[in-house]
Amino acid sequence: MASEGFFEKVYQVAKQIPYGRVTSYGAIARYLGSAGSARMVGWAMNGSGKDPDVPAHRVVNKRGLLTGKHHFKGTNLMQQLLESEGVEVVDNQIQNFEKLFWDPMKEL
DNA sequence: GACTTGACCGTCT
DNA sequence: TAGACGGCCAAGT
Repeated sequence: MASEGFFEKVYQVAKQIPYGRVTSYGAIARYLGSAGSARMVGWAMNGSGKDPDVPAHRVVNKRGLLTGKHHFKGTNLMQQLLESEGVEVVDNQIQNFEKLFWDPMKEL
């Protein structure tokens, strides 16, 4: 599986995010061993549209801010999806982000 | 074929 | 303390 591309790895990790949990681009990038390539993770999410199994709405920046909400179908879609999972989102920011934060390095 | 952009993060000044 | 910049990889133009 290590022969898979960076994108595939990102998708795999994103798919591993449990229900009602969120993670950050940097956490994924770091887990992939490419810390600092957080931007790449964002690009990978760009192609997540072709993979509905990739919960891009569960991936936010390190501050718990929905930076990528603009890329979603609706401006509120990302927030609504998170709220639908029990995640409280206020002003594009996840509440209790520390508690809901899911670290792939720890979990995986 | 080369340059610019892109949903970020960490560090330096 | 706050602001600015560089770095990583890949795709699009």
